[in-house]
Amino acid sequence: MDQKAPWLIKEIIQAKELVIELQTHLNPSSFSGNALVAKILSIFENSLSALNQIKMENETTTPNSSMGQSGGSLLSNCASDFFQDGSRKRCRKGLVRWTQQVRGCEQAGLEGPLDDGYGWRKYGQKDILGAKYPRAYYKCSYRTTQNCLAMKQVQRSDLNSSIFNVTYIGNHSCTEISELLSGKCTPNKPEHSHGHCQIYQGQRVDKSLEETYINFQASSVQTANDKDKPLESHPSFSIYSTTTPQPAYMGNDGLETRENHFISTSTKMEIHSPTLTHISTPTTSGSNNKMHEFGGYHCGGELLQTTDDSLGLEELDQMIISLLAPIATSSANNNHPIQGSPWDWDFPESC
DNA sequence: TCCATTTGACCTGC
DNA sequence: GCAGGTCAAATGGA
Repeated sequence: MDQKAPWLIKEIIQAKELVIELQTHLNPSSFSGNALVAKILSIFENSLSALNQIKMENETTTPNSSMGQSGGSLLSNCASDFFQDGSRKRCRKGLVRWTQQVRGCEQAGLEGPLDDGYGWRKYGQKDILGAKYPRAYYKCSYRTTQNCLAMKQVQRSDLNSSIFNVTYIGNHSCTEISELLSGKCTPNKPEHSHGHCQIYQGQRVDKSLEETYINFQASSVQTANDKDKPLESHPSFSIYSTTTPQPAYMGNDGLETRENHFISTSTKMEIHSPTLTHISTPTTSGSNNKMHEFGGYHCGGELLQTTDDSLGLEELDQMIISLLAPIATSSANNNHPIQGSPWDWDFPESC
């Protein structure tokens, strides 16, 4: 695993770039699609941070070893008590924290970019010194019922009022998605009307959601036993992200999340990945930080969302296949969960 | 009546 | 003391 870490980091970074590219082909009005992309990126960030951790541990135990420049340390963690912008803000309760820049509607209030696939409840608003717009504070709607500690802060950019800086704190531990998949969730429920139901419903409800579903419906994976065969198409897959308590980075919360759970029917690939480190990006406007682009708009303006929907479904599928295949193949080659890896690979027999 | 939002007060870290 | 973050009572809409 130690030798494979740099390679895996490189592969994941490449996959991440493909997702970002994929994102540019999504309809900008499809918040659900963009939310899914954001979640995929989040998984990659978690994976990268875990791998970087392994890499760093390896480097500290073997100080003279050269691991190359693949990947690099993209993430900071809570153990350092610092964010990447150098500010000394302690991670709240040691929870994972990252920032996304979301393009919303000029006319919209703070509610503009809210539709990120989760149900949120606003619990406060605060004028921030030097900021033109107030900062809004949200908790997961399932905080009380399911003890989901996920929170987010939304603040409109001073420089561009259509840009929102959204800081997410903590992973979702609520099981709303599972309920959705089992049909317990009713789209008519207010908090679901712009939440998980819209994104994950197996039925194609409307055109904007259709694209999101189709993208993952015909994805393919490669397993150990058939790695020499051409990629086979599977009906669907699911990705689980599991957060386990990590004393070095986590507080006492011991969060366990099951997010990024896409449509799953019969055959599925499950990837369990622990969230190990704190993730953050500077929220300074004009930053060149390319992590967590959301909605296809890069904060610095280099990456612009196109409204071009001409990309074919096959191409979209191929992009997803290409980004997932290395990960699946890596697992398959090991024939068992990667030793010492935070990833827990679980391929059902049907794969 | 219930529930989400608003908003002033309070808490905490620097 | 200040600023950011959170709490909780008040408020309003469905």
